[in-house]
Amino acid sequence: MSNSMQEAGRTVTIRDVAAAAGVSIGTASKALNGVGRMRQETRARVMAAARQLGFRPNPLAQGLLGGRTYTVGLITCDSFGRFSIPVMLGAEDALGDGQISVLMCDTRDDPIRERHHVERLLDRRVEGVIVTGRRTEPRPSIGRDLPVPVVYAMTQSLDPSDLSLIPDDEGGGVLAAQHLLATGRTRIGHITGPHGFQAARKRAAGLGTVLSDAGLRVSGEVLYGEWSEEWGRQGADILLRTDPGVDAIFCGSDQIARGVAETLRERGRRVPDDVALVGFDNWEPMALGSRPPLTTVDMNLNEIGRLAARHLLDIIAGRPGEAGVRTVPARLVVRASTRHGT
Amino acid sequence: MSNSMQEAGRTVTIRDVAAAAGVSIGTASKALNGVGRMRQETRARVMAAARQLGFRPNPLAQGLLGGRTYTVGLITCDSFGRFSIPVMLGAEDALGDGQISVLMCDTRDDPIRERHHVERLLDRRVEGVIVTGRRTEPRPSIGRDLPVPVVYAMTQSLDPSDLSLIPDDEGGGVLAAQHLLATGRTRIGHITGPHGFQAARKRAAGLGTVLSDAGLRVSGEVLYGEWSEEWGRQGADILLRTDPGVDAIFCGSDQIARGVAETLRERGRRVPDDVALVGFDNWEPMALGSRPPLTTVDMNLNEIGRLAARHLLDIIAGRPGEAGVRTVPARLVVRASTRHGT
DNA sequence: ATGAAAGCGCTAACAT
DNA sequence: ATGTTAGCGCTTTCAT
Repeated sequence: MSNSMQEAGRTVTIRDVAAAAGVSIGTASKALNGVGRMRQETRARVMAAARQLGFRPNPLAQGLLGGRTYTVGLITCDSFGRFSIPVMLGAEDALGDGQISVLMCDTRDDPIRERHHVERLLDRRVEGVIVTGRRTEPRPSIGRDLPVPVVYAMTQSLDPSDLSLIPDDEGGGVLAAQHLLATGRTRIGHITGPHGFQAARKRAAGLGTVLSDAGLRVSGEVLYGEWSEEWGRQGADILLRTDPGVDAIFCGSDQIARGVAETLRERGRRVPDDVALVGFDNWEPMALGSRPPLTTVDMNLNEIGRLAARHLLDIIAGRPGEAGVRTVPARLVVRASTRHGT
Repeated sequence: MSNSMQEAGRTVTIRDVAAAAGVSIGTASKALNGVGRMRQETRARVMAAARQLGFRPNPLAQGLLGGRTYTVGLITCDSFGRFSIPVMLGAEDALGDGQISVLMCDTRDDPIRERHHVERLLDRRVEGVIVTGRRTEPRPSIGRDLPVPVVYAMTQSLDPSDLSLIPDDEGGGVLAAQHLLATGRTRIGHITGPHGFQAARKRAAGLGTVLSDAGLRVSGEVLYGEWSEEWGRQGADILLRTDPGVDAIFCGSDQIARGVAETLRERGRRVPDDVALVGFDNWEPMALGSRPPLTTVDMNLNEIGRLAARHLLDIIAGRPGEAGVRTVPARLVVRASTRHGT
């Protein structure tokens, strides 16, 4: 197997390849990299020797010379949580295609650790950094004058000269609202997370805009609370008391929606017949485990990660785009909680 | 800020430091690394210059020379799923302490991609590899004659000469069973995942052992099904029909337990008063969102990751342990589903 | 106590 | 068409 998988033991260098092929080390290099002129036969001989010996160029040496490391850092403040994971996945995907490897680290939301990791990444000469977060709330920049570009994904930097990619929460609210209107609902309530969260306010704003354009308003008031099932259960009771005729509820998260679904069932309201339900996140274990399965807004986190990676690669390649906070469209996933007969 | 954060612009080399300190490059190196003999004053002068200039040794150069990269690869087959994440976190934690950086990649369960990533990691001269998985089911080794050590975490290699760290599923079953017996339950049912899963069988075995030691047996039969809430709901109905007097149910996952909890409530059984409930995984969004919150078995995935990392570091450092499949103890987390008054 | 020089593995000028 | 050489940034003998 020595032809494709490096074996234990001494490392094969280009020197060995050159010797085996009976050429100089420089010629071997050129042959392997497909540059320079040389006889076809020579090139083939070198390639054969390299394959034969299981030669793998040492990236440290290459990097040392070329100044490139083909490595980027990925910093997560989410302890690899639910939100940053799809983002990382998308990023890893896009970077992998570009032959870039990913150095991963987790800050546990600790600025000290974060600083430490940034330093270490720079030590390692990463060519760029992606920062992901648990929420999209603005956060301090990881550093103004870093020698490499930085892109924020699923979190945003307070520094407007940084590029941040976040989901389109408002657009998600719009999608949910339009869908509910399209299915004939008019008394639409909204139960969501803490008012302190920009994401919660924006989702509510999206809903509000669509409703006022239709000459409607949110049934009751927007109910801000927590990102929990328990709050969903409570909120549903509050809403049913405020407006017993409510025929749809848009929730700020799938967890909240699940709590709402439970209360509705216990209060004898059928979903979706009596009350339609839309969640947010498309967190499948929650959305699918719910009865009925939830129609929900998917933030396209994979796409955010992919875009972040691509932007980073662009900047590294010297094609800087505009900085600032950029928003990635969301997508509605329709399931039984708004649709009969499924 | 040039003293602690590298600035944009040309990189500071040891050459610059040496020049600034008025010493030779070799002396500067020795001073910075605290080796060799030299006047205290000289050493101090070099250090000062280095700090002043914001010097950071280039790890590529160091690695090239020393043959070490201080890097390990982390391969996940779980798309960073629920199980591998805590493992990765633990690993990253342990490795970070050892000044080792982590190159991360995801295989999406695709052997081609996996192979590809392994090659790339070897190209980059990682000093070791950790493989994590979505389940603990045995899987093919990532390669017999790799030039670096490999440790499997939360997955196991079919090759017994590999070291694999997996949770103690059987022990988890024992913990659950003992807890239920200790709280006075005697008619204990078990609803779990597919019989095809070793994990499911082992958890059931743990339960079975404790019960037979107590002169009891599983109420009804062990109900194998799927890892879903829906199956939990179904299974609960089956069990209630088989043994209406069941006073406790141990579930193979928190999702199943959640489904069970719902059905029990709908059938008018109080949890834990009439039926105690124990889940598995300690997947907090599920376990805490359930009504009541679930007592459950925590597999200590963080610890598995940490141990995997430590073992890997040991092997890298030339202290190889024994190979084979090793098991990490689980831990019971008691919540309201088995305990009154919470 | 300090400096000079060799070399890690590789690439890219420059010679031949 | 091929070989020789000079580094990339650093550590480590070996001289001084």
